[in-house]
Amino acid sequence: MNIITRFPPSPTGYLHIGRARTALFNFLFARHHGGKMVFRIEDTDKERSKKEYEQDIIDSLSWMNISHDDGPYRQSERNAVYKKYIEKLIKDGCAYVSKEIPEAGEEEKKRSEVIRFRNPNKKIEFEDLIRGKIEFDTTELGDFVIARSIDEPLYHLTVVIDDFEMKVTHIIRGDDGISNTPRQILIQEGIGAPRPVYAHLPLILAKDKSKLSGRHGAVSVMEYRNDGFMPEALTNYLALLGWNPGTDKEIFTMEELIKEFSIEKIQKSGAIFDLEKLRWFNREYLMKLDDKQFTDMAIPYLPEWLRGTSAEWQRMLPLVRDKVHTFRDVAMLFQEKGDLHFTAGNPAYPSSLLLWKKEPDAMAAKAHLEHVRTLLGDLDEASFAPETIKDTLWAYAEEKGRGNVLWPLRVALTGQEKSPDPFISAAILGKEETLKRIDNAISIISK
RNA sequence: GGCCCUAUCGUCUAACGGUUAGGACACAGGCUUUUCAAGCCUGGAACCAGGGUUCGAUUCCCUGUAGGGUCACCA
Repeated sequence: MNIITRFPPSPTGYLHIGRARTALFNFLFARHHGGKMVFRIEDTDKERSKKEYEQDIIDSLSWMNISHDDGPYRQSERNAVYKKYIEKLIKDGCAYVSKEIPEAGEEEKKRSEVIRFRNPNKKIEFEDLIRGKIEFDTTELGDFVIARSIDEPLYHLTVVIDDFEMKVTHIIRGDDGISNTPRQILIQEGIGAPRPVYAHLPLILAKDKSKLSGRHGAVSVMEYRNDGFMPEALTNYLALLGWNPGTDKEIFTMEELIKEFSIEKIQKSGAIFDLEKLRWFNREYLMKLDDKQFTDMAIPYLPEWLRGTSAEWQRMLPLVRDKVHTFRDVAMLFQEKGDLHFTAGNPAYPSSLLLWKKEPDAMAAKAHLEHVRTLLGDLDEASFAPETIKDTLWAYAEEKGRGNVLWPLRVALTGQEKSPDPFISAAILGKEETLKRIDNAISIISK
């Protein structure tokens, strides 16, 4: 059997991670079985659909490397198709034009005439790949509306027609679609379409266990991109939310996911989205980058005001890689309390900070700084790198006590309680600035 | 409220009747160390409750409880 799945977003909002995961699962399932995924934009609601959202959805999927094999189709361009089916449904007696009697207090928007499906009022039973047998009594649905008019079809109708015409074999969608299923099966039977296989995914939940939505903070894929996450990390994390390979392996490339994916391993219950774990995944992927890749990818996240020359960053950023989980974290390093804030300008700090807590001797600290200054002054500009600087100072630091020498130096250079080590800090500042700051510290401590 | 779905550490999960209930994130402690991270090591932490079925239930069944989803002329 040739498997065809589909991803049918409606462009009424930015693509959020829940829908992105649904797209991912449809994609993985199709690819795993050598099938295809249809991409269809459900924009029958002209009021709420926007081109901007449509573009966001396309860009988000492309960023995550989730591709389709058919489409994109736009329902707004397929009215002739739907019209044909509506006419046939009416002719066959499965649907009818209904005169609506406006009830007191009802919305004014409502039409006086709509098209309703003639509900056979029977029990529907279907087999869900994830949940097993599910039963509904459709009587409670009544004769539901399938179109506002012959030219204005509604969701349930268009979905069923399109899935049929696009030969969709497997419908993998969110849990919240379960209650739509009986209605859609009824329409399928009305138009004589075969029943596809259903698989309802557990929802992605917010911390409070409710359905994840905009009010829970960052939910759109693009927000995660803007926050400095790598698409591989997001994809990997999302794949493991509600699915597992049955082994302890957690890091997967897209190829590996396609190879390992199976619907039987999908979880039944909802999963809470955990930003901390996503950050952990992102760090794992960050570590796989080489220095140049890391820097090139991080630079766009730096605020305009602190972007220096590319060469400067190529030199600096690799030195602080192990301090971050995301590219946004890199930018954070330069802010007020960040580890690299000292690069912004001459730091101000109380002279007492220069003293090492285990041996707070001002005279000794001054002497150490003076000696370090001499040693570093002898280094030439070109060899002012962390390793060389360390080699130059290490013997002296060992002799006098590492904390006694290195703590004052680090504070002299950064003025911060937390920062990279003094060798890295000196290398970042460069020889001239390093000596300047040491001189400054010596004068402060002398007062 | 009706209908539907779900239930293992705080979180994501493994277990397909017999295990000291495993792993990961997070957390705690330790090591390393000039600070902060990172890294390494160690540790605490779970089968929703009650009935069955069975020699034996986390696992199968029922009930309860809890949580969630859905009830449009939106998708």
